[in-house]
Parts: sequence; C-alpha cells; structure tokens
Amino acid sequence: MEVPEVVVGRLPQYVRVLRDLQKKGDRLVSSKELGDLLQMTPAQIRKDLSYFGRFGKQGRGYSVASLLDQLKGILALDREWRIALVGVGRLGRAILGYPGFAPEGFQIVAAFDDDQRQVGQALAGLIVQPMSEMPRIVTEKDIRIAIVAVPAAQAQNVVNQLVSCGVKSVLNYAPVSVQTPEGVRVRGIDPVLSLQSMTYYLGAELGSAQQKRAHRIGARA
Amino acid sequence: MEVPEVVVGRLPQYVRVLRDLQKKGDRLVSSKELGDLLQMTPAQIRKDLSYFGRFGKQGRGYSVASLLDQLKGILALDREWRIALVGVGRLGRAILGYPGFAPEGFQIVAAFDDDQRQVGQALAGLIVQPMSEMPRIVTEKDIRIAIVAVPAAQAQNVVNQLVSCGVKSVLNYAPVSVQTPEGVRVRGIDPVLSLQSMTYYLGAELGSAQQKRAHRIGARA
DNA sequence: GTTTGTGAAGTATTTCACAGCC
DNA sequence: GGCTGTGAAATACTTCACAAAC
Repeated sequence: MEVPEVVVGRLPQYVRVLRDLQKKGDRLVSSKELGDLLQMTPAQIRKDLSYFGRFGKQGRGYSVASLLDQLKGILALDREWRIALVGVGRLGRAILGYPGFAPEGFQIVAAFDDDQRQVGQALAGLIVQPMSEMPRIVTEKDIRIAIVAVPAAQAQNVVNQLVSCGVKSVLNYAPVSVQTPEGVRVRGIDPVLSLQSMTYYLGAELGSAQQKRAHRIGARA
Repeated sequence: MEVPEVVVGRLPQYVRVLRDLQKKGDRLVSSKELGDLLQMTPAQIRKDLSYFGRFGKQGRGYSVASLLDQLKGILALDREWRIALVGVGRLGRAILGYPGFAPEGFQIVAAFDDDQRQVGQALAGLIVQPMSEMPRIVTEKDIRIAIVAVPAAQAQNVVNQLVSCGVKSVLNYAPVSVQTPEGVRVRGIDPVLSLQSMTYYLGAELGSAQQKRAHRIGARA
C-alpha cells in the first residue's frame, strides 16, 4: 500500500503544530484537538497517521514528544539538508536572510548566479559562484535540494542544469511551471497564484457580469 | 453542480501559461499542449474548463486570447484588488518591494504594524499605520484581502482582527496554521512545509533506519 | 484528420462507525 | 468514559473513450 501524496503533504503541518504544543508544554494531544487546530477532521488525522504505524494510546491520545519524533523520522527531518540557492537578486537575498530554514535543518550551503556583477560577492557567509561551478560544487557538497529564485524566463533552464547535476527536489520561486523528468520533485511558491484562487470566491460575492455568468454555469444542475 | 475547490486552484495556473503563450505570439492552443506545459493530462484540463462553459473549437483547440479573457473573468481578475499588509518587518518589506503583485491587479494600499518604531514611517509610498487604525482604513478603502507577515505568535490575533474588519481572504506568511470562521479563506505560504514534504521522498532513497522502517510499514500489505 | 466536451468508468481520498483498549 | 485504529461506505476527483464539430 503506497502512501498517498496528499497525506505526505499534510505531515509537515502535523509537525508544525506538535512543535507549538510542545513549546506550550502540552504532553498529550488527541486527534480531536489536532483537528481543531488544523481545521480538519479527527478521522483524517488518525487515518493519515495509520499509514505509518500506531502511535497513539486509546483513551489518552498521542504523546506530543513521541509523535513529533516519529514524524520527524518519517519525513527525514532528523538530519541536516544542504541546499543550493540559484539567483541572488532581490528575492534570492531575502531567502538567504530568512531565518526560518536553519532551525528546521535546512542549510543553504551554496549560492549561484550567472550575473557577473554578483559572482564573487560575499552574502550571508557564502561567496556567490558562477553557474559553471554548479556541477562541481553540487557533487562535492552532496546537495540534493535546490531553491530557484531567478526570473521566470530563466527558470526552466536553471532547473534543467540542476537536474543534470543530480538535484532531486526543487523549490521554485519563479512564477512559471517548470517541467522535470519523473523522479524529480518541484514545489512552487507563488503568492500570486494563491491570491488568484481566492479572488474566485470573492468575485462570487461581488460579482461582475461575466463572473456571475461563469458561476451560474458552474452551478447548473 | 459545485465547482470543486481543486479545480479553482488550477485555474490560476492556466492563466499563467496562457499569458506566456500569448507573449510568445501563439494564437491557438490545444488541451494536449497545455497538458504538456503543466504536466497534467489533456482530459483534466478539458474537464476543468467544462465546469465553466465551452471555450474551445473541435479540431482546432482554444483561442489563447479568448480563453485567457474568460478565465480572468471567472477568477475575477478583470479588476483591481486592494490589499492590506500587516507586518512591515524584514518579510513585510520584501513583500512590499515584490514587483509581481501590481501587474496582476493586486495593489497593496495600506500597511500596518504594532511596533511603534515602524508606525509613521514611509515605505513604498505608504505610511505605516498602527493596528488601531485598521477598522477605519479597511472599511474606508473597501479592502477584502490581507497579507499577514507578522511573527508566528501574533498571526492568529492579527487574523482575528482582520476578520472582524470584514476581510474575507488572507494570505498568511507566518509559519502557523490559523483558524478562521467559515466563509473566510486562508492560504499559507511556508517554504519550510514545501521542503519538508519533499524530504520524505529523498529520505526514502537515502534511508535512515527509522525512516526506512516507516516507509516499509507504509508499504505493508 | 484533429480536437473538444462529456457521460460513464475507474481511482483516490475522506468520512463513518464501531470494536478494542486504556 | 474517552480515544485510537481501521475496514467499509460514501464522496470526490481523474481518466477513458467516443460522438459531435470543425
């Protein structure tokens, strides 16, 4: 039995709330409580966890510390992950400065850019490297994850290069959908897409002529 | 027939590739081509579009310009959306400086922070306002969307305030899951969650003892 | 010949509901 | 009494496959 991808996608959320509960000092938590915190049903949480084992105790719930530990193991968060950043423009610098990665075990250990004015510069303790150094450095440092923060027009090309260096996971900040061979995973970060999927529902309430028509068609029996 | 939420979530991606195709000068596109670009099946694209109407021509495909127009109408992107930003720390400033929102019709028209050192300051043409001004300004400017860029500990409280001001859609950059009443939509932007859902698969290849065990249990039966 | 739009079929995912355990 | 773990039932979503349109 394969673990569904949606389930894997939810595990990090469980990790996040469990850490908050631990910080708060809670020792035990029930699927009901987790469900309230995450706005999902208790049954879904129990079912998700059941793909990986039996972590709870009937009548009590789950031990926060031990469930957290188990999930960290399952997600392979019990180690350090070395990451390459490509693109050190405005966005890339913000990513380098983001303090949220390191405490979670994600360390940016190399930065690349093909702009000659950026190369050689020191940023957050790293020397910006030319793209031509990517194969050597990615191999030497055994990097498996990359963050792409280049302009949309260059993203596909950059991802191709990363893939040929053996990178298997890409976090893509460029507002384009990139194609990768089977076995290479991409997650996109695009705030505009997120906003656009919410305006759909706002539009329904406000309603332009065109929009109302569309919703009505969508709502036909 | 309700439009499934997953479908709405994909429409912005269609908009994005259609714009790229238009820039490239393409006039027509088939569901097959769109599918190749987005790594999904042609049938899914046709089915998704069919929730809203009939936009294609048999034998030819879809007109790029007109499909784009239709989708923009459906998603209510044929107007300007005014947005409030809460939190003008490191992250909030990066968001204010991000050039990707305005061309898509998303305009940040107010910025709030409860740090007295930030209030009154001019940033990107806006004066940072104290939180106490939120009800007045959100109402006056008829703001329906907010971007939250405050520390995790304050996010729930900020969202509560936004909701009580009538905000119906929130883009949450804080690494916590916030609870909202029915009818208020939240999308989270958390690069760490995205990375963590990819390490699961990387771990399977590398394999710590604990992780291999977990995957094996997951793969039982 | 090509490609759409769509019911029907096939999968996948979520929820139910309850036996079993604390 | 409370809560987990889980088959079975219910829903949701995707893919198939083909008639109709060009």
